[in-house]
Amino acid sequence: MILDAQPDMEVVAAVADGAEAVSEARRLRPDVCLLDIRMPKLDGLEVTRALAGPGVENPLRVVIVTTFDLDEYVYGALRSGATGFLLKDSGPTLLIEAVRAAAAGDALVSPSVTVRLLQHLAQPKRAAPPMNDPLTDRELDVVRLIARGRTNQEVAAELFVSLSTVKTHLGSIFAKLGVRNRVEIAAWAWESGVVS
Amino acid sequence: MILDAQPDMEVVAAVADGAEAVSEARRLRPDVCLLDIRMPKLDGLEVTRALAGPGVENPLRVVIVTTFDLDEYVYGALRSGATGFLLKDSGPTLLIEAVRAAAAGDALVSPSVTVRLLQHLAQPKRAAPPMNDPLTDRELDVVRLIARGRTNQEVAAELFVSLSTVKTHLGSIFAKLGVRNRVEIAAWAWESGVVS
DNA sequence: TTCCGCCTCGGCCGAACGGCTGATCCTTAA
DNA sequence: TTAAGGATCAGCCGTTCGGCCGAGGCGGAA
Repeated sequence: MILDAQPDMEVVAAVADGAEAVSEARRLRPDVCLLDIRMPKLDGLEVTRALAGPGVENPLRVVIVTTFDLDEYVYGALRSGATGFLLKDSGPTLLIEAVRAAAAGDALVSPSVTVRLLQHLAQPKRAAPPMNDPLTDRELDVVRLIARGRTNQEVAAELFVSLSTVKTHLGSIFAKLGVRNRVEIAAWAWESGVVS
Repeated sequence: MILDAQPDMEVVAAVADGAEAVSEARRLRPDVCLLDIRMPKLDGLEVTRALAGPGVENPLRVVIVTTFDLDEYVYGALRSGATGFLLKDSGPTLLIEAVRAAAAGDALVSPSVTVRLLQHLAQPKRAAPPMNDPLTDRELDVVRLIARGRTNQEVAAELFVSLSTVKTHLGSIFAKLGVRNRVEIAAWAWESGVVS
């Protein structure tokens, strides 16, 4: 009703489950599809992947409208190819704007969801525990090479030091980061943004 | 004018440059600040950092309103602590919604900007070479644990298999990914999004 | 000047890693 | 039925890793 009341919009179909959503969407090829996450037969994410996922030749614009704002749904939906994610408490204004944006090839996400996305994007660079003891520059050199899969011997060659020196640095890094092996160093490096 | 016309909004100040924006915002402490990127004396990003950046004790809600939609501005603004990013072609509806969202602690970003953000978020998952030979489910289990720093012995325990089995899987993974050691497996896992 | 932190190096040793060969069991496809 | 691939396991072997000890040089701070 809300959408049909808009002069530039027309609801061409309404379906009962995910399987029907896929078939009708493929038949009618609407400008925008509104999908719920929870649907019988086919999950909203699976429908999204079928209509707009990676590898689809003529992807449709999909806006997810749901009451579930769990992070896993949000990331799953946006990774599946959705061009919008609305919570049902968003009000009619945002619903209309989201459809208009999707039709234009843009994307509108609920503000309460966006704020969480931005938090993930704003600070992807911090050590999990505050790290009382920061790494020295030289130790960071070693960390970066270790994180790229170099052996100790290769690190030594690239830094022009001996194997013993590399192992000494590694010992300090283990102690400072509180980890037990080089793979955990690599994981820390990726999480904290030391390597990209 | 647009905002003052809203019954639940009031414009308490309007300033001419960034320095004035900081001082007035600190004096009046409005619920929401609207900032342009290009301002005399102080950049909009610098103002944002001063009012809402990391380390500020009582951060204000800052919405950037600008005509410049360059990616560097967007990421800079959102990393500086902005809770909204609007392009001036967004229309009054989104402006009002953005202010309302910011006041509620949420964040609204222009659809044309959001779609670019989602593209960055949607596809941090592809192997550099197309990978002619995909990993099996079981091998992915091993990859995920290896990437978190588990030893072969621990992987075996967590997957309820023997150490030999883990080493066999590892051999297959080495061959399929074309890597030489477990740290390169971890690096591949982080780059391709297998682990987060 | 003395101290402290950082970087450098060597040797020893047990544990973990990675390569290799070969084997069984199961499911699916030809 | 046979073939093929995935998952499981065993043993052997050389290399690498990581812990531990000690040591020297060098720069800045007390």
